Amino acid sequence: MNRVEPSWDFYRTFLMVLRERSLSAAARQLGLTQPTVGRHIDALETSVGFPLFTRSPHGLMPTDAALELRPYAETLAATAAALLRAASGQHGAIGGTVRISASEVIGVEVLPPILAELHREHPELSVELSASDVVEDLLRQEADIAVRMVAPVQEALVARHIGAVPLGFHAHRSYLERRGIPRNLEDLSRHSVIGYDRETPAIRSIIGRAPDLPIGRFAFKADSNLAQLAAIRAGFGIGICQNAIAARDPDLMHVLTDAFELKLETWLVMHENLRATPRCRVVFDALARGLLDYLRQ
Amino acid sequence: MNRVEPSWDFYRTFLMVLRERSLSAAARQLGLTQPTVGRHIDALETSVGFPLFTRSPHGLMPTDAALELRPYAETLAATAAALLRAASGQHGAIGGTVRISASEVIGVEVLPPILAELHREHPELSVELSASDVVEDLLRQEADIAVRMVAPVQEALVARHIGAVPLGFHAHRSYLERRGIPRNLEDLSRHSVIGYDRETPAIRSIIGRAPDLPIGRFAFKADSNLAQLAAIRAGFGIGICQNAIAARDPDLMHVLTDAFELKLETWLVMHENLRATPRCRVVFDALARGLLDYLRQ
DNA sequence: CGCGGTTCATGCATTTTAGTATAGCGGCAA
DNA sequence: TTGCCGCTATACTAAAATGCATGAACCGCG
Repeated sequence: MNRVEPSWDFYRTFLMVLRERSLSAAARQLGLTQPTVGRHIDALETSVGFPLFTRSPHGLMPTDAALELRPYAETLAATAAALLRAASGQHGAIGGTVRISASEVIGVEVLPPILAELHREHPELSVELSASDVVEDLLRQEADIAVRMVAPVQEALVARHIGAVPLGFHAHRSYLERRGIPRNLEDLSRHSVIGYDRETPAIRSIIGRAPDLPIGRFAFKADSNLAQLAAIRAGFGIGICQNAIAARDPDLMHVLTDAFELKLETWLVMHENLRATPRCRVVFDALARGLLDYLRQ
Repeated sequence: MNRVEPSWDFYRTFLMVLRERSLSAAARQLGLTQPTVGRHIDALETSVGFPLFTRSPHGLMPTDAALELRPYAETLAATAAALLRAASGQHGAIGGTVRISASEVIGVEVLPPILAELHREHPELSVELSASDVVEDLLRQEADIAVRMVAPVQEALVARHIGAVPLGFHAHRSYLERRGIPRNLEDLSRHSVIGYDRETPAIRSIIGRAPDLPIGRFAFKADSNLAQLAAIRAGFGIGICQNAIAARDPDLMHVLTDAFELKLETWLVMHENLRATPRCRVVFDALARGLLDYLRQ
C-alpha cells in the first residue's frame, strides 16, 4: 500500500511491455535495458498493489487488470506525443510536426504530391502520415488532422466537407483484351473479380452503400485496398477503385460506367483546439485545396 | 536539439510549476525539492528547445509557448489520475475510488446522504466529490461520473435523464413576517432579492430559461448558489433555490408559487468506457436512485 | 535603513536509479 | 542428446538524479 504516486515514466514502460509482451523487447524500443524495464514493472505493481503480468520464459502475459489499465496508458502516450508535436511548432514562424491520418489508398495515392508541394512552401514543416484504415482517435490526439470517409460525429472537432470521391469498376487493358469487356453487372459472374477478404468495419461501411452485386465469389481477395489496386494494375481482374486514381494510368479502363457507381463522401477533420495553431491551419488548408483539386479531376 | 523523449515526470513538474507559478511551491506540492524541480524545468526546456518560463525572484512567468502546452499537461495529469482510480478498483469485489463532479448545491445539499448510504453498502468504495460549478471534462476523465444540469452533447458518454429539478422563490419565515409576502412578481421590487453577481456561464444558462423578472437590483449578490442559499436561510431576503431543499426546513417558505417556476433538467453522465467497471456502475446506479428519490419529494 | 520573508541558483554529498555481466529456465532444431 | 537462442532474474558497478546547505536577489515592514 504505497501512498506516493508512481513515476509517470512507469506508465510509458508499462505500455511498451503491454505492446511488446516482453521486457527485453520493450527495453529495446525504449532505449533502456531489460533489468530496468523489469524494475519499472515491479515498482508499478507494488504501487498499485496487484500483479500486472505473469512472467514466463516466453515473455510476459498481461493480467486482466493490466488490460483494463491499458487505454489510460495509451491516452498518456498519445497526449505526450501530441505535446511534443505542439512543442515542435513553437520556434516561431511555421514549423514543427503535424500528424495526419488517412486511409491507405488516400495516403499512398493521393496525399504524397499534396504534401510534397506543402513541404516546398514550408520546408520547416514535418509531416507524419499514418496511412491506415483503422480510425485514429482525434479526440485523443492520436493524430492532428484526419482525412475521413465517414461523417464525423464527435463534437469538439472542426470538419470540412470536401466532396464525394467516385468509385467504379476498373481493369487493366491487357485483362480486358484477354477476357472481354463486361456490358452489364450480370457479365461479372464470368469474370475474375477482385474484392475484400473479411468484413472489416471500413469495408462494411462501403458495401452497405453499394447496390447488390451479382458476384458469386471473388477471384482475388484482399482486405487492403492497396493490394486490390495493385491486383487491378497487374491485370488480375476487375475491381473497384477510385476513378481518379485509375484515370492516371492510360492502361486502366473504367468498365460498367453506367451500371455501377459508388460515391465516398470525404471530410477533413481536425481537433478544435488546433484551429488556431499555425502549422495545423496550414496543413489543413493545403489538404483541403489538394483534395478538392483531386476531386475535380 | 535533443533527440530523446523527455521523461514523462518532467510533464508532471512542468504542470505543477504552471499551476503554482513558482519552483518552490511546485516542489512542496510534489514532495520534491526546489533544485530538483528547477532541474526538471531546465531539462524540459533544453528538450523542447525553447524557454518555458522567465525566472524572477517572485517566481516563474510562463512563456506563451508554455501556455500552449498546458492543456496537454493537464490531460496527462487527468489521465494518470484516472489510471490510478481504475487501478484502485482492481483488488476484486467492489472497491476503489470514484470521482464525482456535481454543482456546489447538489454536492453539498443532495449528494452526501446518497453517498453515505452507498458507502454503508460498499465500505471499500471511496468517493471523491468535486463540488464545483465549473464543468469538469468527462472525456478527459477529470471525473468519472457527473451530475449535470445541461444536456450532454458529447458522444462517447452514457447519460441518463433523471428529471427536472423545480426551482422557486423562497424566503425565511422571519423575513416574510417583517416584510410581508409578495403576491405577484411586481411586488418583488419592494423586497430584498438575492441574486447572482457576475454572469458566469452556469448562471447565464439558467437566466436564459427564466421568464423576465422585474428586478431592479439585487440586495444580495453572490455567484455561489450555496451563498445565496445561506442568505435565504439567514433571512436576508427572497431568493431562488431548489424547492426540495427549501422544503426540508419548515422555516423556509415558498413564495410566488404560481407566478414563477423554473425547472432544471438533470442528467447523470458517465464515460462510456466505465460502463462495464463495477465500481462506477454501482455509484452510477446509486446516484440515479438517490437523485430520483430526491426529485420525488 | 536593516530585518525577516520570499524567490531562484549553485556546489557538494548521498541516495537512487540504470547499466553490465551472468546465471537459470524453456523451447527448437540438428 | 547437444547446442543455440529467446526469455527473465539477480549481483555488482557506474552513472545520474536527488537532497542539503548555502548564496544572492528582491519585497514589504517597522
